[in-house]
Amino acid sequence: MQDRSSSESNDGKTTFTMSPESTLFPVENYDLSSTLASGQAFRWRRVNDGWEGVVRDRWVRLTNAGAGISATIMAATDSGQSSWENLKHYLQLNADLDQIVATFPDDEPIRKAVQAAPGLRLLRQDPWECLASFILSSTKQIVQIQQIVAALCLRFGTPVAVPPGHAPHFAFPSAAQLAVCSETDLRECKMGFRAPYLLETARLVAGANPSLDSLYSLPVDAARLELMKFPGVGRKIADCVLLFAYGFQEAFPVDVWVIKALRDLYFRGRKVPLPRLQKFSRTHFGPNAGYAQQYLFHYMRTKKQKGDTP
DNA sequence: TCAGACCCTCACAG
DNA sequence: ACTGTGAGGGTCT
Repeated sequence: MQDRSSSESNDGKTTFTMSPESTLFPVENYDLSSTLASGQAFRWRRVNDGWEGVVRDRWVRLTNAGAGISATIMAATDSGQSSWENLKHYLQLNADLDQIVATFPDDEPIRKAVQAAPGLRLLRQDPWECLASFILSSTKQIVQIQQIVAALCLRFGTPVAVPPGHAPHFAFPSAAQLAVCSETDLRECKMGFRAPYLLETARLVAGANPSLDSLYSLPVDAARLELMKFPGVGRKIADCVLLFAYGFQEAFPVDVWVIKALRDLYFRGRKVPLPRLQKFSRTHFGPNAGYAQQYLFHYMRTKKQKGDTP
């Protein structure tokens, strides 16, 4: 005898009616292009004059409108409201950018970096997606990270509803979904030597060992130590997750671009040991150092594209 | 503290 | 067109 009493309801998946809903967020000084394409998140694609991606389990389209940000999501009839709240939180629409920038040191480099990308914001991402994405980021170009993440979502993520005529989209695969994969499965997403790191981390997270939610309530240094226990997660990736997912705005990820920015702009191009740079970043940039880091990162990258002057 | 290894892909020479 | 070469939001040993 088979017990099928609880499994007859359409594969256990409850289906809601999904339909696109739009709204206008009245927000000033929010530049979607520099924010969504600045290497903090890897799932946004420019489509025509807007940006399309997936936040949690929702397809989202965003465009900069005159009076703010125009947003369209696929909303379920019963939970549309919480989806909008999720999106607002993800975009950090309540952050007061002027106030944040006002806490930066009053020096020439950071002024120029802010001027180069006014309206660049920090997102507040899901910890697991952020952690997994940055494990995949080591010694990879941003374009390649996007490709790996896209392959991972396509292969292991749950499909999400999209408006008629749109290409399929997928949620970022959960830790549990990846934990049951083999290393070979993951390597087929072209992540190379990062595969065992991601797999082991997925298993630890799926087993809540530790639970990623528990890090919200820790001091930043303790949370960083927890993150660095995951294989493939060193200081830099831990700082990315602290900043982009947990909202520790003093976290200051130091990567090759930021090293170059600090050396060129603050140390006259001299070679400075990494620990010294980290100490400098902690003391110099203030309580929102992470925002400053993102401006410097974006500044160095876009400056290079416009023509190198060594 | 310091190399070297680690997978793989893309851009760019030649 | 084809092949060679270097480097890319690091981490581990």
